[in-house]
This record gives sequence, structure tokens and C-alpha cells, in this order.
Amino acid sequence: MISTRKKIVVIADQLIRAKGYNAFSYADIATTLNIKNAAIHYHFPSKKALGRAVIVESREKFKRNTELWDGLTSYEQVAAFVDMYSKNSKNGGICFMGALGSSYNTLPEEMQSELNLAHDEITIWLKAVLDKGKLDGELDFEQSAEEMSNLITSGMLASLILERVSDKGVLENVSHTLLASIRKKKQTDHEQ
Amino acid sequence: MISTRKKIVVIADQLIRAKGYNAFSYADIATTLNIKNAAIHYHFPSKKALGRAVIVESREKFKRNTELWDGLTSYEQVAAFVDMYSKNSKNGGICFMGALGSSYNTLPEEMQSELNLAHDEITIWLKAVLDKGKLDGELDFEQSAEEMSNLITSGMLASLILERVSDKGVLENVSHTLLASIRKKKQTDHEQ
DNA sequence: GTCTATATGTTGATAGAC
DNA sequence: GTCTATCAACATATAGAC
Repeated sequence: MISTRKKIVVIADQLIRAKGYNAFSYADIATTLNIKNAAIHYHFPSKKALGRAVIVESREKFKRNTELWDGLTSYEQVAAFVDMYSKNSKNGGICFMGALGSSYNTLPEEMQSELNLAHDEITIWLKAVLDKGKLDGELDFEQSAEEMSNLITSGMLASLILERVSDKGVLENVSHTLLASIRKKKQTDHEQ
Repeated sequence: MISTRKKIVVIADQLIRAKGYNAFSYADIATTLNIKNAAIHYHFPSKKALGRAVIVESREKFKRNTELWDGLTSYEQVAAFVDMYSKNSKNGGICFMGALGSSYNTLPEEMQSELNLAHDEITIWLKAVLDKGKLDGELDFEQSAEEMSNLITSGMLASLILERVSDKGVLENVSHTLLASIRKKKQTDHEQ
């Protein structure tokens, strides 16, 4: 049986991804769960405590994901990472980094520092995967691992946002382009 | 003499970029301009009318910019485009597409459609510049002009957001990487 | 073109009953 | 653990005076 506390975090997470931190209210959660908004204050004394819990949960979920991907090849790991973003879009949401980062200045300090940690963890993991893949010769790209890491996280974050604004398939286009840019190219004659 | 109406749009634009559409209020503008919030309603009957005016102004500003860049080379035009984003960061803001797109679902229809137009205009312009540069042989990149266009707009939008979350110089890193990726490479021996 | 005054709704949050 | 009742603060917006 899933606890009310857990349900609140899940719904808050969806609301943040769908509407943003400043646009969602306790009432949104209360009506969805069919409880009173005062009941939410029992589980989370303040909105920022709830907001922080949402980021903590996202960090843990990312850690669990990367552990699941541990046996995959470098390319498959990056592909799984990219696919993780796309899943948000199917629920009409964007990634939590885009949703919260875009209103970073309005967030309470506890949430800002938690978001900093999340960003560090994501970039450290991705950079390591890219570094190893390049060293192994499994991946092929000109840029440094850090540059490619920034390019991938930026590209995915933004294409989720632009997928809402445009009907031109930005998400599909960008994720395909990014994966193609790290994939081992076929050897051409003069390089053999 | 700059009109009060114009001042309101400029400040609303800064507030949207700094805090987001849902987090700024008429009171923010009123105190900055040292007028009463009711006075703003004289110029803009509703918040969505003001929000729409901000996007319209951004569209016009972009058009003026591209006209100014008309004599530049393809590479210089893209560099100027990239630099346009960076300027927002110095004022502690992100681009209006990131600020408004991230809370797209909460925006009134008038603003959504205006944002759609803005996105179309930006991508059409950038794609045309990239297309021409590639055809002329002035620019060099493997992807299609559409793919590269999406990569650049996504990369810049997101790195402005991540520049807030991280202190690792994401913006500088991404803008440099993107420009390097379209730049004409030096010919190597076997390709001559 | 800006003011005062006010309406009306919603927000996050608290106290105390059950 | 959820409820009712209530709060103060703030939001957008309107009417009418100056």
C-alpha cells in the first residue's frame, strides 16, 4: 500500500513538470487525492519542504536508473539517458531541471541547493560514461566529454520545452541528432 | 521621452526572464516605476495582454537584430545570434522562450500562439542562415540545417537555465562548442 | 494618465476537533 | 492521519475621482 506522503510527492512532481513550481498549489494536489489541502501540511509543513522532497526523489530515481543501466554499453547508457527525458514528454511534462531551473531565482534556498546537487550528479555520471566510451573507442566525437555532456543535457532539457511550443518534432529531431553525433562512424576508405 | 507603456513592457520583460510569468506581479512593476498597480491596468487591461505585448516586442526586437546582421557572413550571423542569448545572462535572466516555454501549459491562449509565432520566426531565420552557409561552403557541419538549427536554439535556451543552477560555466562551454561545430575545419592532407 | 478605494478570488499556513 | 474552520497576505481586476 502506497503511503499518502508518497502519493503527494508523485503528484507534486507531475504538477511541477506540467505547470512549474509557482503555478501549482496545494489545492491541485488535494483535489487529485480527494483530501483537504490542510492534510498536506501534515505531511509537508511548507511548500518548500514539499518542493525539496520532489527534487530528492528525482535524485534517487536517477541513481536507481543509472544502476539499472550498469551492464549496458556506453552508447546504450547514453541512449537510455536520452530516452528518460522523452518519457516526461509523453505525460505532458518537461524534466525537473528545466521546470525548476527556469524559475531558479524564485526558489527557496533549500530547493536551490538540492537542485545544484542534482545537476552535479547528472553531469558527473554522463561525463564519466562519455569519457569511458571515447577511451574504449566505442563512442566517437570530436568534442571533449565535458562539452558533449553539456550539449546532451542542454539539448534534451530544451527540446522538451520546445516540443510544447512547436509542432515540428524538435524532441525527436534533437535526440536523434545527439545520439548520432556520438555514435561510432563507419570507416571511410581514406581513413583505413 | 520614453512612454510609461514602453517602460512597463521593458520591466515586465525583465521580470519574466528573471522570475517567470507566474511569479511576477503588477506590484513588482508598480514599485519599480513608482506608480500604483492600478495604473498599469490603464495601459494593459489584463496580465495576459501585457504578457502578449512582451512577446510581440521580443519578436520585433529579433527582427530588427537580424536586419542589422544582414551584411555579416553566415558564421558571424550565427555568432551574433548566440551572443544575443548570452546578453540575457548578464542581467540575471534567461531567454523569453525558455522563461515562457517552461510554463507554456499555464499561459493564456493569446500568449501561447504568440510564442508559437516567435519560435517559427527564429527557426526559419536560423535554418536559412545555416543552409546558405553550408551551400556556400562557408560553414561545415555533418547534420542537416534543421538539425543544427534545433541543436543551437536548444543548446542556448538550456545553457542559460543551467548557468543559474551550476557554476561550471555551461553557457560559455556550450556556445563555444556550438560555434566550433559549424566552423569550417582546416583541411587535412587526405581530404585535399 | 494616474490616482484612491475596493471587490473578489486564491494562496500557503495554523489551531484545534475527531 | 484527516478533518473543519479560519487566517493574513497577496493576486488580478474594476469603478470612479482628479
